[in-house]
Amino acid sequence: MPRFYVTTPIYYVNDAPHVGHAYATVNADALARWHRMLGDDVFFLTGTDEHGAKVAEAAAEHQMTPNAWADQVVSRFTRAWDGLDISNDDFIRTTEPRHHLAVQEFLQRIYDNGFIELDTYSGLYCVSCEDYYTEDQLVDGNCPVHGRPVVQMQEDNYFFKLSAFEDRLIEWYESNPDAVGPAGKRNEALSFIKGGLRNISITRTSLTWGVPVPWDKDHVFYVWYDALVNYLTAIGYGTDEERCNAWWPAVHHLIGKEILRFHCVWWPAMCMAAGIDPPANVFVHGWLLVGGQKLSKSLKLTEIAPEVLTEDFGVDPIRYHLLREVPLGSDGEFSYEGIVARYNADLANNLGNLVSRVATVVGSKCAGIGPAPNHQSALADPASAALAAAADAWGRFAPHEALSATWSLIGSTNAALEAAEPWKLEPGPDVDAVLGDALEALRIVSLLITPAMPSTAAEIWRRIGLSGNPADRRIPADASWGGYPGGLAVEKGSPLFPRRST
RNA sequence: GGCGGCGUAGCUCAGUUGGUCAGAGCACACGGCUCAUAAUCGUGUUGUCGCGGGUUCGAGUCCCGCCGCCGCUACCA
Repeated sequence: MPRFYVTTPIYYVNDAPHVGHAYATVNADALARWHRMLGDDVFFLTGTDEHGAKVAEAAAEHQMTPNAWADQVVSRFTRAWDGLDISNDDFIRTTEPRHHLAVQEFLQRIYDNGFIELDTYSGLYCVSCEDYYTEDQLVDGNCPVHGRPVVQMQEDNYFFKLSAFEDRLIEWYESNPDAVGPAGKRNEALSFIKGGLRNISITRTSLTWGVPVPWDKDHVFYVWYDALVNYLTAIGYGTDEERCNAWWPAVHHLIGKEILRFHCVWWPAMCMAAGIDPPANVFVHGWLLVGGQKLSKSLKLTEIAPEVLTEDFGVDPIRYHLLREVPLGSDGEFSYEGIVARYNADLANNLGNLVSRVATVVGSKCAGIGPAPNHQSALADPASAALAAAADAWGRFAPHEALSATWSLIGSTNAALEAAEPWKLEPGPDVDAVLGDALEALRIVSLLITPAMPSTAAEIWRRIGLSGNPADRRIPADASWGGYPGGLAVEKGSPLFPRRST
């Protein structure tokens, strides 16, 4: 059985979940759901990153222990994901014992392999970023991202000998052209590597809120270096070799472009240093922009909490919008107006209305019993084309194309109804043929939208009289033309997506 | 500064290796229909494909220059 291991970044707990987090997580979720329908053995991982100075500082400000602070923020993430129907198979927290064990095992191995050495580091540090800056990067002497003062830091650190992996990384990139996508991001990473790599500091003595360095009690690992290892922790690295080997390295890391360097340079090198293969695939998504600016708390644009949107529009419409509006890999505008426009056009007018009109005519012309489809239907080709295009698109991490292809079938079905005008015909074989085809198209549409809108898909499935859940069907076998049996009671129901006026 | 990318209808964008490539969706207009959530179906308008040269029988599609916009440029983590 093919395996599909997909990860989101683990989210830093100093920030409440917002649309940017939801974007990455919903995309990973839809991919996971698609692959489950393909029959793959799927492992979908998300979680939280809980170490580092920023968390310790935030906890202190609230007179809480870092652990208690993290617990509180983590619960907001888990609730947010429940609220978005996220189907993750595991939720990892970097403060868990299993993660400490994996990190220590992983980095001890790198140390033993001779790729970690002690050195002195000094630099200008922004606590908010968990990052160092050079003087010319500063804006008015402050952090360019947060606008906050930076601190001069100097300490003895252990350094990872990243420079030793320059050639191996280049070779890896050149022999694995699909390892990082989209191509533009791959080139960005590769050119960065070709520009020369320097060793990187991976431990801290200035704080204790982190994973202890096993060979030196005075140090904890720098937050980024423990965070990346989560992808291995969750599949049993260091404790369950068989399981780990089953899932690694065939992983798909879905990440945002702001953490490209960590995932496309540091992480593969760390894996090499530890003696394991680098991740098979890193897919880099873009940013959702509000008024052209990144969603970021310091820019005060994170007031867009996922739950506010789902309460307003519903869970599936928001999932749909996140998947459909912007090609994964590109930046895109995210706006209320944009959501309303797409909601009305795609969900209310096209899909929702199609379900309504079909159910109504089945009610009036077929006594509410759905007829079987015609095997020679003119909709058979559009249906198989939509299936093929969707499958291809999901395989390329292009949910927006998969959904676009699915909507072309919805359009063909609306047009077919218009051409046949079954509402004008007397009940009989002609009417049955038209409506059977429409019901079959809706059945296939239900399957194709399941990764994006699982609840809606199940509801359409139910309304047209089918039992079970479309998520349990198999693609492509169950999505080929002719699967609707006919003779099932079709329910009218209320509008799936009431049209929005604003 | 260096490297990379982008600039195509009002909006968002598709446009492989040069020859129906001037397109799609939305918006808009007109027409049809009235089963449906004033939904749907059909037809259509708008573009000097950033600007200027060049290569070619022929260039959004290749080359040069220019203008505008954007990304990356860790650093002795």
